[in-house]
Amino acid sequence: MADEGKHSYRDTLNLPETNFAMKANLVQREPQRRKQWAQEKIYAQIRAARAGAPLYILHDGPPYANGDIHMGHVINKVLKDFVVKYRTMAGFDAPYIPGWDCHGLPIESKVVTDLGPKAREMPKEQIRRECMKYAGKYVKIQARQFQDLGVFGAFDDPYLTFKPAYEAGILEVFAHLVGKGLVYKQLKPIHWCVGCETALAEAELEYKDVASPSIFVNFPATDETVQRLIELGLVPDERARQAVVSFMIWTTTPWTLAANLALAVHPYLDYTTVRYEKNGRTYVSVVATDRVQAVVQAGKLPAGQYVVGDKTVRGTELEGLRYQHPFVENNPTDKDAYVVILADYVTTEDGTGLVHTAPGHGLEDYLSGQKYGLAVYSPVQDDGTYDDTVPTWLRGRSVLDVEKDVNGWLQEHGWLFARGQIQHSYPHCWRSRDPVIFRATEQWFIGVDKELPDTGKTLRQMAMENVEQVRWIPAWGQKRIAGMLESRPDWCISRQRSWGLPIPVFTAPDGRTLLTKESVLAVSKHVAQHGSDSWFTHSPRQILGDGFALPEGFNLDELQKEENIFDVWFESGCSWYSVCARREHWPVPVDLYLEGSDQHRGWFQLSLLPALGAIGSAPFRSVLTHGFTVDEKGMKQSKSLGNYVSAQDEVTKYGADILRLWVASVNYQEDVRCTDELIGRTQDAYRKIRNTLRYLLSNINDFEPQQQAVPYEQMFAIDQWVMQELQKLIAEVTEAYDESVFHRVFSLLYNFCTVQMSSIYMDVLKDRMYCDAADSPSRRSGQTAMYHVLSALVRLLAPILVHTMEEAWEALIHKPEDCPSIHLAHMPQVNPTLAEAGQEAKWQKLMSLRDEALRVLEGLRRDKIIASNQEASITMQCTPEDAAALKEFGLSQFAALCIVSEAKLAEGAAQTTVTAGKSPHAKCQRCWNYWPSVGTDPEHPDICARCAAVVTP
RNA sequence: GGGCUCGUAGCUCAGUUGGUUAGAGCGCACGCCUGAUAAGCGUGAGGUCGGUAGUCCGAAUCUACCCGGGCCCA
Repeated sequence: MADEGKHSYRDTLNLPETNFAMKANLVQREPQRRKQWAQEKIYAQIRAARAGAPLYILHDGPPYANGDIHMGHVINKVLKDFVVKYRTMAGFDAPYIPGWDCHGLPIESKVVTDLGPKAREMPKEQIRRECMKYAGKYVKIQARQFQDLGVFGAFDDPYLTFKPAYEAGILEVFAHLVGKGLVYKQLKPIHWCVGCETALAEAELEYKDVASPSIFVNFPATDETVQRLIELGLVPDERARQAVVSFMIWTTTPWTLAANLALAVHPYLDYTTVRYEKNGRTYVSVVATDRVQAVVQAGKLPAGQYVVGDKTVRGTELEGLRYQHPFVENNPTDKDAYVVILADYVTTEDGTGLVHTAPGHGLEDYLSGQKYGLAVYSPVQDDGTYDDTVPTWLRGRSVLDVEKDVNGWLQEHGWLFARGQIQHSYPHCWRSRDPVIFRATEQWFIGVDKELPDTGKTLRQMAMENVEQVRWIPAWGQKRIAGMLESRPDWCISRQRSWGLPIPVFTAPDGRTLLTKESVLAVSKHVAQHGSDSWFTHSPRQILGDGFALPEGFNLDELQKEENIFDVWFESGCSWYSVCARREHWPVPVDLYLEGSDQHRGWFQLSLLPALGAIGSAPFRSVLTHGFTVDEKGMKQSKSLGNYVSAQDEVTKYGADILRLWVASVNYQEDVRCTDELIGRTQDAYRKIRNTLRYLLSNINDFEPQQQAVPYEQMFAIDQWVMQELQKLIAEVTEAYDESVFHRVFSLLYNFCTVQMSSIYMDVLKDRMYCDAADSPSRRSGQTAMYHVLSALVRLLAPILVHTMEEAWEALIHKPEDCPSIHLAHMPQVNPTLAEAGQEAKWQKLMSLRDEALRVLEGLRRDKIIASNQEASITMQCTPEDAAALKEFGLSQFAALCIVSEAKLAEGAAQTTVTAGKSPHAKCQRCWNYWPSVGTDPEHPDICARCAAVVTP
């Protein structure tokens, strides 16, 4: 049969062979590989192998130990693993200690909710035990899920913020801050449930639409202020004498009026007056010009019964003016009060354009109060009743049911302009369902504007300076964090919860607090041994120790322990100390922090401040941030929106290497579009890369580099070209890795596989590889190049395709380095002598001539003159310049480059063109070339001379 | 509402200091090969650069405004 003849030479060819399978089967094979790594203790091996090498520290930011990981975690952990694995292969000792944020409200809330009503009777220690169990459970789950992504690290000994050693570290940092006088106690308004008599966090609030009172109240101006208003032209002189001149405010919480200390106006809004008669009196009230109509409507003033002033002034003109409180006779605080202040949160959306300000009962009010040096006045007790500093008719009454009394009093005395109701969303306690109030309580703060004794600068100043020394990737991170540092208030570090590290404050019976560097260090020592639970189970004497030298006037046995815990941000903000400095003795600042861009406000800033306070330096040299996952339209992802991608599903569907390759392919600095389809498409790239490696592996199967490598000078020109392309690739990929531009790493490597390798080199090489004698110099030349390419590609890809490259490393018979795992190997280096210049233009010319030839051949194929290019003979009608290039390269080499059987040259054309036709020669049945030499060997009439020589023993 | 930030072919990315017909790979369409075969090769069609108005001899690249996203605040 004819077919038999066609295939009779197949056995004489050097066809590719490898046990590196074409089908990856990642989902099945990856877990086996991980198991093997675990058994071989790969992370420990790497540590041992790099011991003594220069350190590169990427310090892990702790995710919250709650729930399964999501795609955001995948991006974060995989990027970190790229860095760590690359630095390791670049020769650094790059340990990775994963950590978890274990304390905090979300866990406590979940645990308390799961426990149900019995939680209320449980002692704190017991709730804390449950919380620890819960956190521990999710640490295990997430650790498993992170490792399933191929991440290496000290997962058998991670850092957990509830471990005694970690907690002790936090307290040591805190001790430094206390010692430098940065820590202080002050009243601050927080959400408070009067039913539960407890502080609530934002997450414990439920917002419900309710009807609230809405009242407009006049605050009478002082005589001096009236004078000033006359001078400003707001109030005509003659009117002032016979009218009540006042500032009109609007509020939905009449009970807070008792704590009013100021009125806020917007600096750039216009203010004017409304004059009207009510109950036989004439009023002139200052309101924002844009609110006049709304005010008139609220007061139901008939047209013609009121007069709007013709003069307006800016809010800045009103700053510092004074008024009398409508029902509090004397300023109950020891600071200034009853003054007009400026605030840019004043709007014209509702109210009068003047905002009633009670620093003890609102967050904005509080911040304004701080700015103007007002007291944080909160005359409300734990149970929601007024204390004795308010007028007698309010004392002891609950703030939740004084609305009628307040309104009535204001009405009676002529200060109530209008009253109504308003529907709005108001916070309620998640447990009691009661409306929540804002109430000032004592909290602990770290002052950012207090001068440090050692530097003479404030934390804010130091932060602003240090931020310029840090390398931010991308660079705008600096602007972002600087903006936040510029305007941030003092850091409130206390929380009224159970699941956290107690703030080590003792109080004496007379109310004085004991908080010194020494006392904190003593507690730290105790916590290091017994854990923070002991704060609840041990006495102050046991905690501080019998020998503790108390300051004057304190008695060990009379001390009480405060029951505030630290803001969890303070805990994680000390990880640079607890983990890097204290546990590992690494030099701080460390090399890199790498997190999502939300951490500019969070972990980066809140690590920077404690570090500056404690050691006077930032904890990091560089900070890299990534964006967030969004859906295909660029919108944020959430389970409720239904555009959520489950990380678990993706891993089990495609395998970790696909996810990792996907992470490498996108620009993480921006938002990352993430859909199952997008991740699925990465499989195409993976297959191309895998097949490229497989082809290279299968063609050097019989190659022994030590004995059979061909020196560069003796290599075929196209093989030299590949060697040069490889040097470029190594240089560019290395640079991209160094700069952490992983999507460039990806595109460089992927394009190299696709273009240089698959579409050009490996195709061109087939004739030589398959048909030349196995041990011929021509074949060995190609194998030498392929070997170098392969050994470089495998290592360059290893930080990304961690499983697949380990598999390829295994399949590589002669490794460039004798190590059992590719993750112990070193990155390929550029060979400077090969990276010679001057070849680029030559190859660009040759490749463009090749492109032209291929286009012409495509025409022949379309006309059914040829099928494969090997059937063709091309003629290059060349310009003298192109002809010279071709002659220098060699026409037979050019034919090989185009994979045609013959290339001829015709010189002297004005413009280079290509003509082609079917080869006139016979087809060699072995190499399929149409060469003149076919049939010249009588022993083998159906093959060419080259093939005849090869098959002849 | 504020701070920071993003918007180039269906997708993922390039596009130095503004300068000839805006590039690559993938995908897609069409075709070839069957000695990388649940592979491989070739050819080709796709963007006027989120929009508008400016500056300039000339703008994806500079300015202003607008639209639509994201993160963090309010």
